[in-house]
Amino acid sequence: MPELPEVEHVVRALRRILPGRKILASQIKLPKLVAPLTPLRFNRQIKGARIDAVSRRGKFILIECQKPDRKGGQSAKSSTGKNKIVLAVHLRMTGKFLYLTPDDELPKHSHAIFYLDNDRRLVFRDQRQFGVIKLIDADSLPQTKGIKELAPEPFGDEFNEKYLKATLKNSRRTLKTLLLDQTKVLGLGNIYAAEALFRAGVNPFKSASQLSSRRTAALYQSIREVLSFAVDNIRGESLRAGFSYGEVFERFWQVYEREGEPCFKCGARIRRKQHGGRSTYWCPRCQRR
DNA sequence: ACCCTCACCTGCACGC
DNA sequence: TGCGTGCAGGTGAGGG
Repeated sequence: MPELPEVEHVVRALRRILPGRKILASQIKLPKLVAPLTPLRFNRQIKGARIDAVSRRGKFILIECQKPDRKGGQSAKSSTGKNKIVLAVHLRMTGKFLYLTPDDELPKHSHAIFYLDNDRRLVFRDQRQFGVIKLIDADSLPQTKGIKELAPEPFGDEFNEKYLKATLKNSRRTLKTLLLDQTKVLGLGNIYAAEALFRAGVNPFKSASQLSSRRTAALYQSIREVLSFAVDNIRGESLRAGFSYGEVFERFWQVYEREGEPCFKCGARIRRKQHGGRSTYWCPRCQRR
């Protein structure tokens, strides 16, 4: 159930194994995973493609591929050519990648299997079936619905204090809700949104437009710090069956899942409240306003 | 344009 | 043991 830092780790892991590999065939066991394509059409498009690179946009994993030409070889065209396609994968809540050896058994909830040219299988596993795999022409990726609306990358120059101030000023929603909106602030999920607000000492239920300039600056810093700390400190889960990525097992949360426990800063009991259908955790003393 | 609620799924922990 | 309830780190459709 990854937020941006976990996705970043998945990307780094895939980057170590996938570039240069060829996808011999795909097997899609859950058709809605690749909708609106059918598994058959999906496989026709991806079959024979060579993986060039793995990158990320927000929480989307982008596996960039070069399609073979009609004779079956790789296209002679360069990477700017029309034959570039991208697998845009969103893990949502429970999506994971596995990299299986021929001896490994296919675990439950393995919905997509990519047969690679080194005898390995790249498997997409997803218990809750919320995950998505889109197959997109590289050229149209920036205009793709779901991607074009995304806010600037949180580690890029465009996401700066000025941007956050303008974004908050325009919203009458609460800070917590706004931080979860990927078209406004990119990369946070329910955990890191709570952690960033705690770190900034700001109340999650405060109206976004009413946050003072000083506190907005603090929140901006906190968002970047929480995300980069997580990127630096989480570790992937290893599995006997090859390996899997997309799971955190080192936890360093200050408020998330700590209802009733003492705040590390002031000792007050951490509170939890349902807000917009999700749990919000905060320290009633450190985050009074 | 914005914002809220619900829906999408499986599985786990909990109380009775 | 079993069954009901609530909960889970994400987002999109559909409605007001």
